[in-house]
Amino acid sequence: MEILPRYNPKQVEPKILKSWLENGFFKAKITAKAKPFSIVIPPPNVTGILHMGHALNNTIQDVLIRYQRLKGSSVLWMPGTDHAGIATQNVVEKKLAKQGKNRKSLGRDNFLEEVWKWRDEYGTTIISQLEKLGASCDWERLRFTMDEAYSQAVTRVFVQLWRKKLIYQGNYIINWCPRCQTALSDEEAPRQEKEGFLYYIKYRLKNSDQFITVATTRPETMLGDVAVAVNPQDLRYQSFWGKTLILPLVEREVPLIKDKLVDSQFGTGAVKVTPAHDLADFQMASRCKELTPVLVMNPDATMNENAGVYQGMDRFQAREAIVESLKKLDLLEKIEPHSLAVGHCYRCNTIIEPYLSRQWFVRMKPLAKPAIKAVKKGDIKFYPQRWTKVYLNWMENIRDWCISRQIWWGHRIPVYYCRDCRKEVIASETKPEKCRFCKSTNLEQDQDVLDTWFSSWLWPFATFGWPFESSPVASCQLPVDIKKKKKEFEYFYPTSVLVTAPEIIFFWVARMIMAGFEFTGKLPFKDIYIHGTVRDKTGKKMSKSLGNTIDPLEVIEDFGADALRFSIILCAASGSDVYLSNERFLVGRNFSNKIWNAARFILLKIESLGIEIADFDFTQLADSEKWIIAELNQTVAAVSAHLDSFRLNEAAKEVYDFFWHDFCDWYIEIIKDDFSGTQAKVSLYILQESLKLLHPFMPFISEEIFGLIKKNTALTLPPALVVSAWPQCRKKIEPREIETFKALIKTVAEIRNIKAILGLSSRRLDLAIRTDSDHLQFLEANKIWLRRLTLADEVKFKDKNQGEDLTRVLYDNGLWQIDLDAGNISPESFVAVLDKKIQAKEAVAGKIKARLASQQFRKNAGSEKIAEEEFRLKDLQAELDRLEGLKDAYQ
RNA sequence: GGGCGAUUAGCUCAGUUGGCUAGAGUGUUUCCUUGACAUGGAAAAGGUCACAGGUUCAAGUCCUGUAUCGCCCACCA
Repeated sequence: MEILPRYNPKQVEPKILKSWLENGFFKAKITAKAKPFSIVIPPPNVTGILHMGHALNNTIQDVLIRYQRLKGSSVLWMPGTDHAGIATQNVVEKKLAKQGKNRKSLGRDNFLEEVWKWRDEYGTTIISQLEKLGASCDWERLRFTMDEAYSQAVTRVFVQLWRKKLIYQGNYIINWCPRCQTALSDEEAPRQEKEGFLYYIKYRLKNSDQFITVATTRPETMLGDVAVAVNPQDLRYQSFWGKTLILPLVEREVPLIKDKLVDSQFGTGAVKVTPAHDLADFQMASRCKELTPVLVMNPDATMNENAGVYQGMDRFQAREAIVESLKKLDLLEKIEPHSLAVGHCYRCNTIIEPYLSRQWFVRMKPLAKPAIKAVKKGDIKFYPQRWTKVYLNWMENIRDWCISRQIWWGHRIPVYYCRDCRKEVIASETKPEKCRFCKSTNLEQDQDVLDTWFSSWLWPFATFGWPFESSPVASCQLPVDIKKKKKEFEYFYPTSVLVTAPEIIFFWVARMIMAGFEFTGKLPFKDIYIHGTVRDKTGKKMSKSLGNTIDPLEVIEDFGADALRFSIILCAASGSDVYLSNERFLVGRNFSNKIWNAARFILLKIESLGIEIADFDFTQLADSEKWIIAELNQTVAAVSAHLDSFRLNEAAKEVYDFFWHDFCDWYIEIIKDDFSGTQAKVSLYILQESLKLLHPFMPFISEEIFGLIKKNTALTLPPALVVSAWPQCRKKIEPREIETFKALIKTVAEIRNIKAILGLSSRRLDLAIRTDSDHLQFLEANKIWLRRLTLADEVKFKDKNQGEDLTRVLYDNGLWQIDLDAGNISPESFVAVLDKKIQAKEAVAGKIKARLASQQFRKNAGSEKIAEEEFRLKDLQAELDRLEGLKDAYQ
C-alpha cells in the first residue's frame, strides 16, 4: 500500500464525488421506519457563480444533511435554481448587446428563446460548483423556478389569490430607470450619497400676500404638486390651516394639508406634495381622497404635457429652467447645499425616477396572520432566537406586496383583457377562449411578469410537484408519477430546517411561511437557521464591486473542499457574521493533512506488522485504550449535542480537539512504539469512528480514508462512509492510569520549563523514575514516549519496593519518585519560580474555598455544582502538593 | 428617526441556561528532524473580558447608563 505523506485533495475529491454520484448515495427515499429529514436549498440564481456566501450556506446545510443521514434519518436535500428575473435578463441583454442586438428589436418571443438558450448552456454552472463543494443534494430532483410544473404552481397560486380577492391592481410609486425603461426593485436601485441643493420656494396664499416657503431638492417636480403639507403639531402654520395656496408657475390652487409624516425640523417644516413622483408624497396624498396625482414626466424622463412650457425638456434641463423662472418671479428664497441619497440604476447608474404607475399587489395582512401565530406559538423557531423579533416586527407592520415587474423573463401575469369591449379582466390558468361580455376572441395577456419572489415563496412545496390536483383547464401535461410525488410530499413536508442569510428574512423566509399556510395549510419548515453574512477581515461585506472577495473555487483548488468547509464552519459561530481572509483556510488544510497522516501511520503500521483485523474486540483493554475510548465517547456526545442545536462551530471544534490533541498527540504517541494487535484494533476503531464524526464537515478525506481501511483490512464495513452510521457511545469506561501518567509527564515538563525560564539549557534531561510495580509496567510500556517528551538519553525505571536508592529524589508524590540531573539549577531561582506558580494557584484555591464555605452557594448551586467545585479544589490541591513537593525535594 | 448586534491575547475569533484557574487559530520567542505529519512536536510571553454603576455567595456571561464600530428597517422632501 502506498500512501503519500502529504494529503492531496485534488487527487481525492473528484474521484470520491464521482463514486458518491454513481452509487446514488444522495438519493432520497421514503423509508417507513426512519425519521424524515428534509431541507430545500435556497435556490441560487441561475446566473450565479459560487461565492463565499453560497459556500457557507451550503456547507451548513450539508453538515446537517450528512449528520442526519449518518444518524439514520431518511434524508432529502432538494436542490434547484432560481430564474432571477432581472438579473438573468440583464446578463442575456448584455450578451446580446455584444452581438449588436437588443431585446426590443428581437421581440418578446425571440428574446425569451435567447434567455432559455443561455440558461441551458450556463444555468448549471453553480450546480456543478456546489457538487465540488461536496453538497450531497439529491441532484436528480434538480428544480428550476421556471420549469413547466413549477410555473403551473405559480399560476395556480396567482389565480387562487385573485379569486380570493387578495390580488388587486393599484397605483404605486416604483423605481423607474428612464434609460432602461423598466421598473426596478429597491434592491436594484441602490442609494448613493450625492451632493445636491435644497431649493426654498415660496408658495403664495390665495388672495393674500402671505406665503409659505417649502424646501425641495427636486424643483422640477413642483409642476406635479397637488398640495403643501405641514405637521399637525407644528403650530407655526396654524394660521394657514384649511387655506388654499397658489402653486407658482402653473398657478394651480392647492390645499394645505396636515400630515404627521412631515418632519417639522427639516427645511421650513412645510413640504410640497407631489404624489406622482415621490413615494412619501404618494402616501400622504392617498390619505386625502380628493388629491389626484399629476404625472409630469414621460417614461424617458422628459417633461410631458402637464408641464406646460417645460414640456419636452429633460428633467434636469427643466430643473434649471424652473429655478430661473422662480428667480425672476422672486419666488426663490434661497438655495442651500444639501446631500441626499438618490437611487441609481444598478445597471446603467442612471438616477432613478420615482414614478407613479399601475402595478399588481398582494394583500398581505390576511396572509400574515397564521404566519405570525406560528412563530409566536413556537411552531417555527428561529436560530439564533433574536431574529424572531425582527420577523414579527416586520410581519405585524406588513404592507402590500407589489408583484409586477416590467420585464420579460419570468412568469407572465396570468391576467387576460378583452381588446374589444375592454370589460373583461380575468385571471386564469389558461387563456380563456372568449370574452364573457362581448364574446370576442381578441384577448390579450398582461404584459408584465411576476416578481421573482412570487415564485420563490412556493419553493418548499412547489419543488415537490405541488399542486397535485390538476386544474380542469390545465393545458400542460401533468407528470405521470403524480401519486408518488404526493406521497413524497406527505412524507418530507413540512421540511425540517431552512438555512439562510438574514438579508432575505423578509423577501423570502416570511413569505414562504405565509405561502405554506395559505396553500398547504401547514408550516413549510420547523426550524430556521439564520447564519451570518460573509465579510472580509475588515468587516466589509464581500462583494464583487468592492473587489474584496475570496473565490471559494480558488480555495478548493489550493486547499481542497474539505479545508474550505471545515475552516468556514469553524469561524461561523452560530449566527454571527463570518470574517474571512485567506489565512483562515490554513486551519482546514493543516487539519486535513493531520488526519491524513494519522490514518497513514495506522494503516502502514498495521500493514508492516502484518496484523489481520477482522473485527474489534474490546475485552482486555489497557488504560491508554480505555482512556481514548472514554474520550471518544465524550466527544460523540458533545458533537451530537452541538449539532442538534445548530452550534456547528462548537461541534467542529470538538472533533478537531479530540482528533488532534487527544488521539494524535496523546494516544498515537503513547502506542506508537508498542504497536501490537490490541493497539492496532483500538487505534483503527478510534480512527474509524472519528471519520464518522468528521464526515459531515470533511466528507471527501473521511470517505477516502474509509475506503483505504475497507481495502486494507478484513473488516466488514458499509459500502461507503456517507451511508454508514453515526458512532454510538460504548459502555462507559473509566480510565485510571492515564491521568496519573499525564501528571507525571507534566511534572517532567515543568522541570524542563523552569530550567528554560532560568535560561538553562532544557535540551537534555536525564532522569530516573522509581515507582511501585503497578505503575512500573505501564511506564515501561510507554517509555519511548516519555523519552521523546523529556529528550532524555535514558530513562530508568525502578521498583520502589526493591530497594536501590536513587541518588537524588527530586520529586516524590507517593506514586513515583523522580531523580534528574537538575544539578546545574541554582536552588534559589528554581524555588523562586516555583513560588510564583504556587502563589497564583493558592489564590485560586482560596477563592474556591471561600465559595464552598459560603452558605448561599451551598443553597443555590445544587449538588452537582458543589461536587464539581470540590473536585476542582481537590485537583488544585493536588497540583499545589505536587509543586510544594517539587520545591521541598529541591531545597 | 426606529430596531438589532458587536466591543475578550499583536491579529481573527470562540466562550449554551451566571460557577473561569477566560480558550482556540494565527503571529512572536525558545527548543526539537532517521521512524505518520515541519501543513509537525514540546514550551513561553501576551488579557483589570470597551468604560461607569447595579443585581448576586458568585458576573466575560444578567440589568442600567456611556463611548466607539457595524448591520437592518424607515416616507426626511
